[in-house]
Amino acid sequence: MAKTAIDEKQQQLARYAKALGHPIRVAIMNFLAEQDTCFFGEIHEILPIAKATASQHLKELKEAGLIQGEIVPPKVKYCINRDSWQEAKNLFSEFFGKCQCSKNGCCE
Amino acid sequence: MAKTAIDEKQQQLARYAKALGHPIRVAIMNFLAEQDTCFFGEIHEILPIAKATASQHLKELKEAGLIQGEIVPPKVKYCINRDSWQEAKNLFSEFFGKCQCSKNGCCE
DNA sequence: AAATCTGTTCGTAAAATTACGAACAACATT
DNA sequence: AATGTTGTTCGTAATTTTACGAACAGATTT
Repeated sequence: MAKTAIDEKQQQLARYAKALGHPIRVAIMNFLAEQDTCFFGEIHEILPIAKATASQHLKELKEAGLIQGEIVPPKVKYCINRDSWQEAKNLFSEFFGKCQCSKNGCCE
Repeated sequence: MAKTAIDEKQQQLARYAKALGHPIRVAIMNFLAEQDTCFFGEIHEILPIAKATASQHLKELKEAGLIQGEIVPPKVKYCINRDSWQEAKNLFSEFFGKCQCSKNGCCE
């Protein structure tokens, strides 16, 4: 009954996954990924939700580390956080590399 | 003010991400990925949570499509769902391929 | 048939998530 | 100084998530 502690990698992967676990936030990330400029207003413009809600979603993405905000008065510029993006990319890549289903008798 | 509808791909990515948005569920997927046999009992054994909670997490992973369960009386055998796993892998891969941060003036 | 093993479902409670309008703060313009 | 623009924060409400023990159901063993 050796209860495996959840390790830091799993925690971090879950944190990123949770941040991406809402369609609006995925849409935001997709939008940021293909933009050079990325002010709040432009982001809000493409989203079918209220300003306050958009701000809230951006806050969560920021807290997960996936994006960062910069104040450029009187606007706010958002962008993808390179380092975290890379880390998330690596974590997910490793994660999905773990199951070679074809050689796994369990998946059939 | 063209409100971009959230498309099906974003929805599906978010669905998978949400399912992976909890450390316990990441641990379950990791465990399943490296096992040939995968009965409920073995899964529960490695998790620091109650039986009922483990069952609940498995149910969510199943509803997201990431795993499937098979009754092998008197046990229940769980395994990764190959097709969904591959779909998720592809969706995340495409997603993380979207930002070439180095060429993006926004991320600096 | 009674007891056992296996895992799900039920009922419940606490906490977190999602969404909105209104109020607010910071800065620029008039 | 008054006004306008931009985006966050506040307060609130409805829903969902997470977790647990207890009760249950299916199958096997005694």
